[in-house]
Amino acid sequence: MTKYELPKAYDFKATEERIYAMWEAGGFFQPHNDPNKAGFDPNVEPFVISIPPPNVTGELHLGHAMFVSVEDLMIRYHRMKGYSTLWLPGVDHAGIATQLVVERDLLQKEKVTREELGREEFLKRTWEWKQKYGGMIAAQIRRLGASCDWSRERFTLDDGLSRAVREAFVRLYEKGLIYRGPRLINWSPGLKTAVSDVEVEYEEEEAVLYYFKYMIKETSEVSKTSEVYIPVATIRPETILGDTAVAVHPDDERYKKFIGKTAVVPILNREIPVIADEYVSMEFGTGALKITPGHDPNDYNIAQKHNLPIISVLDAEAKVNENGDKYEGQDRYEARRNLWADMQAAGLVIKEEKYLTTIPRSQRGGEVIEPMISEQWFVKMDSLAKAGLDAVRDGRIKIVPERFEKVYFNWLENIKDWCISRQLWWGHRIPVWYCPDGHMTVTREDPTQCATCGSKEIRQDDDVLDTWFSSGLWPFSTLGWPQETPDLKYFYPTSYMETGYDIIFFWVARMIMMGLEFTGEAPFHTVYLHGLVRDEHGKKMSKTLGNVVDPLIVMDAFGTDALRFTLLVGSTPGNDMNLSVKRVEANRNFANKLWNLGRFVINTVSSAAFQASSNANQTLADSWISAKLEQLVRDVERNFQNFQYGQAGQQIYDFIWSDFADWYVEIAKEQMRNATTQKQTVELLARAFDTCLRLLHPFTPFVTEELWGHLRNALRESSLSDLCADWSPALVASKFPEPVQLEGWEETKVAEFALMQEIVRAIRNLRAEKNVTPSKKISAIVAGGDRLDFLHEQSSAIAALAGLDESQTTILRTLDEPPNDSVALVIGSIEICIPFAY
RNA sequence: GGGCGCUUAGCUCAGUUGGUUAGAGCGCUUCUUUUACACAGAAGAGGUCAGGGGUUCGAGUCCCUUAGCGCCCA
Repeated sequence: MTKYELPKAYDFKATEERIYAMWEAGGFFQPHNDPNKAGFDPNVEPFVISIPPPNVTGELHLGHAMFVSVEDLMIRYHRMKGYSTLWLPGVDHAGIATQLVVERDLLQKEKVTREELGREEFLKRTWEWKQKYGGMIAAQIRRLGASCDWSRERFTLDDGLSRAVREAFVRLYEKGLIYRGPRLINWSPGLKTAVSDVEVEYEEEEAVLYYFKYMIKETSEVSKTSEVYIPVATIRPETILGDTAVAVHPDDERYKKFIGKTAVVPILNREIPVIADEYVSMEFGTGALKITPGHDPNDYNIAQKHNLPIISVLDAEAKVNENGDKYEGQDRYEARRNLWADMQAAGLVIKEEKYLTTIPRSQRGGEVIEPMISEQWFVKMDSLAKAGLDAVRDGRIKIVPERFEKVYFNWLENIKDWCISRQLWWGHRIPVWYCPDGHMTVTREDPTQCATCGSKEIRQDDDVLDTWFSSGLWPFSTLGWPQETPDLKYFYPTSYMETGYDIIFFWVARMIMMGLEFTGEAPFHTVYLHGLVRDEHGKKMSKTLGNVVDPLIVMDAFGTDALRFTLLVGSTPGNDMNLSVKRVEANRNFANKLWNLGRFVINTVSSAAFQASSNANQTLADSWISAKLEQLVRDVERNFQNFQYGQAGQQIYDFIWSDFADWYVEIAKEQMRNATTQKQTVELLARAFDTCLRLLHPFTPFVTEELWGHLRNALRESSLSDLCADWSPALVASKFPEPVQLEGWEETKVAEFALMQEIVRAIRNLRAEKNVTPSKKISAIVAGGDRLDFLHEQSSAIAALAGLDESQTTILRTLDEPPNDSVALVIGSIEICIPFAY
């Protein structure tokens, strides 16, 4: 019999890559019941997660590490539970992000802009870039141990997914849910594209409130020396150039008299009406409002109501356009300064005041967003949102944690139409063609002529779709939709959608709406939201703060399992977590603890030479560890059902370290010296350790797989080979422990063992207080009272654990008087006297 | 303005149907290299569970309220 020799410390560097390659080569990541293969059984329940596709330009960060850890845990658990499990991976083309990266790269290396290259060449270069770097993020996700089915990997710009996007667009268009039109949209001057409402972030910033005079054009009888004006305040004086009215509250005594008169736009001397609208707050500012419908959403609404003209004064780069007279060509801030100076010279300025207000900024570039009138494509959201609301309200979709349902409802109840066109090149081009007469052709296949007039002179729309439009289709487009593929039929709807709460609106809500619209079914039944990973003091990680923790570096230092376990156990659903590297180190130690526990168990298995099999009764320790382990399995199961993964992990950790390693192993050493209990002890060690590895596998897949392989090999070669007769070829494909019902005996055994632990601790405590060196065996006199039998049974274990000399230990029913120079310990009805003649 | 979360040991955090003496990791004190493990073992110190009020036989947990911090929406 070969004795197993494992290294003293777990060497994750020598393990992880090898194990991952073994899993992948073994096909363990593919669903065991595959609708494309012979022997497919449609009755086997599938479990499916679509990966939140990382950006193709992305580099691994802790957000990825978090979602991979959680999803891989869900996937491995369900796989071990027997579901036909599919975790479908892929990457997102990430329109803006990728285009920016490639543009920057081209500018740096070749000193060319995308405009200089031209659209076709730029796209060619971007595809080349994708071929070169696109696999990087996938490789990094593998490194985290992700058990995705890589044979089904998808990219949002793949032919298949592009067909899905085309189909979705055309269907919505045909249904009248997509329309084009000039609307006030959020314009990003830095990116020179429209962005949607959710891509704008509002931040409180200190600005200046500019007060000035809106002169009223008076009829002749008024003296020219007295000024007649309405005082108005604005944060953005340059928008004065686009004013088309001045509005006051109809009941405002100060300004009532001006309603219906004419005001004069400063410097431009354009004449505009003074109107009345209840929207104006009499208390705020001066109580009068300048109306710039071309550059402010509220003003836009008022203009619609009053049929006011709309004037755009800014161009794509937020420079003043031809409507700005002498300010044409100036940047918006330059124009602000110049116009204000000119107004000052003209005596129109009242004052300037510091003012705290919310400024809209681009989520991507950070520059100030400019509301602008622009011709864009929109999705009508009313009916889609209603369906999305119903699906969560009636429980077809459950959101975990539940409180996010409120956030979801609130957003969908107040949703506005979705601006889906982007003035970018990298993405799905809008499938609309225009002829010279302005007819639109919207078809599933590229047209050769105008559908209305037959003109051959058709031109495709220049814009591309919002990246999130294609992401919204992800759960079904990746499975083959619009085709009725076997995958789509079997694996759709998917099971869980697991992602960060920061993209509920961007992604989750849109997937739900689009899934319902196009497939008639909710794309998943459960949404699980994790929190954001912050630094150890709760600060958001950022490059400028220099507090970014790179998961790759952490994995190099402590191993993948340690990082995964830290992320899983240190967080609760929907709550942000602060990650400390110290904690990862502690969990590296846990992996090592497990390793050494494994070394011990495997050694005992491979070196044990049994006498004839004994049928001794279970010892108290045996019963206790069995009861504790069964309780653990029940607790883990309950916690998994309630999505309390961290709690489950913590319980497994505590069991392994405190119950199994600290107590049972120490007693097992004693039991194995005894021929009658040797075999059952080794068996129990092996069984319990096997259960631990299975329970822990979804959390720390590498070290558990490695140890399990060693355990199985050792068992096979031992006289206990029956134990592993029905084991799978790898832990990843083994069965997860199933909870069993309590049998009734457990409580007593657990209580008795607790009493034994208390006795041992009391003696150890006393030894420490009296500075007795740990190797010194001491004597004791124990008065057991009604616990006499219990003490006789446990005397060996107690002696071994507490460092008593068993031959010098006396157990009596009662003790009349304690010996001289002894210290008495009382534990319940038990009295222990330790003589100290040292 | 509306909504949500957090406040538990020096630090970072668990604690989900209310139930023994409130836990973990790190840090701290003392001891030990005992053949699984010093990435360890043993013993220990450290908490008016943010403040106040209430419900209950019983509250870190449920309700009300105050304060501080953070996030989302408008």
